[in-house]
Amino acid sequence: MSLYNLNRLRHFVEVVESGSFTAAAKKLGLGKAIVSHQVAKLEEELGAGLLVRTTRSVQMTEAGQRFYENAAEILAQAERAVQELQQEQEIPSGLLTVTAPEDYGQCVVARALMRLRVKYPKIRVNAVFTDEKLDQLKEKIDVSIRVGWLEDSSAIARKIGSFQQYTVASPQYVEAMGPITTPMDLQDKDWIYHCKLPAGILWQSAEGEEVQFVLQNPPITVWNTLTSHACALGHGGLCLLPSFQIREDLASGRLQRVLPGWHHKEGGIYALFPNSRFRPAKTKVFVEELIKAHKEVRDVF
Amino acid sequence: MSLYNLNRLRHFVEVVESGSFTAAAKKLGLGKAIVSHQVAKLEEELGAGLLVRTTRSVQMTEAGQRFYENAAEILAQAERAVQELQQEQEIPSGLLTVTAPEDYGQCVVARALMRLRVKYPKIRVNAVFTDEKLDQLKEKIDVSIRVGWLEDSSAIARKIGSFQQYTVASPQYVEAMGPITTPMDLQDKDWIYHCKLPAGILWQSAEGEEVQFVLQNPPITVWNTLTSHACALGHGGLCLLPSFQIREDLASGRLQRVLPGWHHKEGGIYALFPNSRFRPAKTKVFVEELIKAHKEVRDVF
DNA sequence: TTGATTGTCTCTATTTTTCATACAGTATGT
DNA sequence: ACATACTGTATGAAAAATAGAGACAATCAA
Repeated sequence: MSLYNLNRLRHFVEVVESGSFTAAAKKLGLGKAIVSHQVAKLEEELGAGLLVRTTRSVQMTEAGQRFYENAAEILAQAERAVQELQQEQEIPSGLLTVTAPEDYGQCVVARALMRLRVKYPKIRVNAVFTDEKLDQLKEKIDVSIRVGWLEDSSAIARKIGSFQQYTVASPQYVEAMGPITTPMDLQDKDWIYHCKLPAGILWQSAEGEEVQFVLQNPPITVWNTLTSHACALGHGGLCLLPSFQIREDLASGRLQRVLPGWHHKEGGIYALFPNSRFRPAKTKVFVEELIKAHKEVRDVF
Repeated sequence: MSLYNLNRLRHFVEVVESGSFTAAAKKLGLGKAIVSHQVAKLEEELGAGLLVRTTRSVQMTEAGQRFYENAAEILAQAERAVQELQQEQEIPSGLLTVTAPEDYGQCVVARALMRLRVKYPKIRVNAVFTDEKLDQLKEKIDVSIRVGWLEDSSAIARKIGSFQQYTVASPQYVEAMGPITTPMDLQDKDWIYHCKLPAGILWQSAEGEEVQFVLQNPPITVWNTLTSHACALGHGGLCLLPSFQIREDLASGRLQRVLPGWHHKEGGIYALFPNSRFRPAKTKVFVEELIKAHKEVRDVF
């Protein structure tokens, strides 16, 4: 097909509407030579005369008349298409699909999403809180939240924040254990073990001391942190849980930290995006909201 | 506005429909590098990601999905506009406005136009037979027929054919005149003078002899050849008339040539077109038809 | 692992677009 | 009739966009 340059169309339409090449050129901010040349080229492409020029005036041919209407319509439609797109770019809207691990999803992401809905009602939310790893493309996921430590991934990541891990237990269980002074005292206690995490537990004191031991035959094995949490609340024993998950339990006293002088490895929260050159507005505003929500639950104790 | 290249749109749409850059490039007959580059440029222009690429597959973003529909529509419309135009270019149609002098119009052009209508029913005809000179642009005249000798004009001319001028009179008048042997014998006869033509009459013999005289106080002055014709038929006197006008009269004997051994200056029939780079089909076929019609009336005697 | 396929990148050649200037024809006002 | 102002066009150089060939990294299937 011959027609491919919308600017030519624009020039032609402008000439028709202005009634003169010079006026059109002025309006378009171009030299009149260009407009003349472009319209001539358009005619050549189309193999038909559109305008009849004399040195003093411009008139449309019959073909030009008919083509003008089409041309104007095409331009209008093109403009509409672009505007529609850019409006979407500015006003966050559309379906936002977010995945996150179950625990972090429930504790933080859900709140961020609900606030987002209040701010931007045109965003529809699809929250997939699961510990499974989904196909970002197939499920059309806009943002994947990863908690912990990133493996390599082709996707682009943005750090949302960090979290601490705390060794906690219910007050009852702590009392039953009796006094504890060093991590090694905990080695043979009742650990609630999250099987997807490494069995080795690393302790770091404020002074830089390091102690590590590996859980041998933990009496309770669970498959996700929500279960760990439930077991700990049920006085099942010791449990390593992320700070964001136990914020309220620590505040209310339903759980308490064991050996608060010792810390575990800090983890990160990351947002992963599909590998696209541009990030839609809905994604941007969600990430901002998530960062805000995360700050509220960070490092409670 | 940013969007201006329809080829980009075409590439994008093709990628979406093929589901792959490589397939799209193949279909478009281009290198995949170009397609990739063009689509990237389109995204840049729009400030929005349209496609999410991985090394193995291409997926549309939400924005891309929506834009795709608009893009496809725009392309379809552009194609339609071009086709419509080019079809018009091939199948003669539309309003054909023709001007011609009254006499030639009635004698030749009308016939050509009527034949044209039979051949190409989609042509509508606007026949303006008048001796006035009209504004070609203002009246949207596609073809102006000029009879005689061209003055300068910015319009483009095409010669349709030529015609002779004959000095004629009715048989009665010729008989009344008595025997005539040389042009000078006619100088003081009753001339029917067409005031828009020069008063000087030039005679050329077959042997190359030239005689010229100027009409002094012609007894009958008329303003157009149709009147001349009528006066001649009414035995008013001698009259210089174009061949196409008196073809039938000569055949039927109602008029007859005077001094057929002497000739007058040959005239031409010209078609003038508006100064347009391209000539619509309707114009082309009309000119052909007119040439054919003219041949039939040319140089009867 | 290899081999095939994907999309992208780089470099170069070609085409297109733009600009500034000069030009020719025509209407207008004196 | 004349100059003036205005029209659209032609020309040639500079800038930009487009096209093509080959190499590259990433992925999937065997």
